Amino acid sequence: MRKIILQPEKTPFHLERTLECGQVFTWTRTGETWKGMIDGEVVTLRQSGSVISFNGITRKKLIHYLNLDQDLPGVLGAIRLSISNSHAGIPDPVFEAAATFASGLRIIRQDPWECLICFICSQNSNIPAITKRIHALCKKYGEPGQDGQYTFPTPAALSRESPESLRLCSTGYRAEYLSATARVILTDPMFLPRIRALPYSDAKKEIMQLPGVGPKVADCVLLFGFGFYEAVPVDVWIRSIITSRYPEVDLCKGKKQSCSYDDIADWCRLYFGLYAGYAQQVLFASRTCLPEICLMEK
DNA sequence: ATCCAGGTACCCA
DNA sequence: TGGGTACATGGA
Repeated sequence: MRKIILQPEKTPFHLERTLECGQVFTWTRTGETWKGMIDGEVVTLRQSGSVISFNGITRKKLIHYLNLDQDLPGVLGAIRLSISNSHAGIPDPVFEAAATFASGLRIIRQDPWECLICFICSQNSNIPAITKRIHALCKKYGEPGQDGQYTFPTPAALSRESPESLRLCSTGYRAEYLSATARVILTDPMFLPRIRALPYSDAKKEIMQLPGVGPKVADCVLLFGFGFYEAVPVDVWIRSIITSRYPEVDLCKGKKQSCSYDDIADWCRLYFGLYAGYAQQVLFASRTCLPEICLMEK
């Protein structure tokens, strides 16, 4: 195994939190070892303290995939500064508790196509079920590689399958979305590459044209697949955390009752700043461990 | 057994 | 524009 030695102060990183925080579903864990594929190659990863052991990929590609070249302390500093600016200099105990709990979590750089398919599969499911579903799709429609790993199914592979066939991977009603979205991407191979060059709101509008992609899936793909840090995916957990832990905020801007997706996402961008997407993921990763957050009000 | 989950499309006022 | 509902499936 090759090694990367991290400097914890400068390059905080936690492999388990990074791969198991709900941003990616393609990795398989065995004890302290994770196996998966990056860029078509079978990769093995392990972490012991400040040492990452790896093989199957170049150091450079791994650093890029794990986003180890991002200045994470700088990102956290920017979030804290934004909080401080919109909060009269008062530190935020909710965010600080989450940041401690999720320390070393990084938003990785996923392949946009894989990310898109995974988050179409994610809707209205829990993380264990999503993971199982994705692995079933890879096994059935991907190419077998070494070590029992399968490549992620290509747009062509998913396009030639009927929705009925896709349903066998317990994708349920999402099978139609997968099939239709795969056809769009196959027909227009520049659809996803074009997204990268757009400003966030245009990129979101574009990607929401795809069947099965609403605001939440769009934001996940933009954040995890394209690195748009303004993207704030709002699911039931984030909604609950924001509305229950920041009750003083007038999220709904005087509207009737429950605030909209954009009310919550816009407030997060205002409050957490340019890296609101990262703040969101830190809160999501801490959803069951910040006491009282899990008491979902109904 | 019941409820819920990294939601979306569609319909209707 | 905004609110209600069907949708398939499996985990807790």
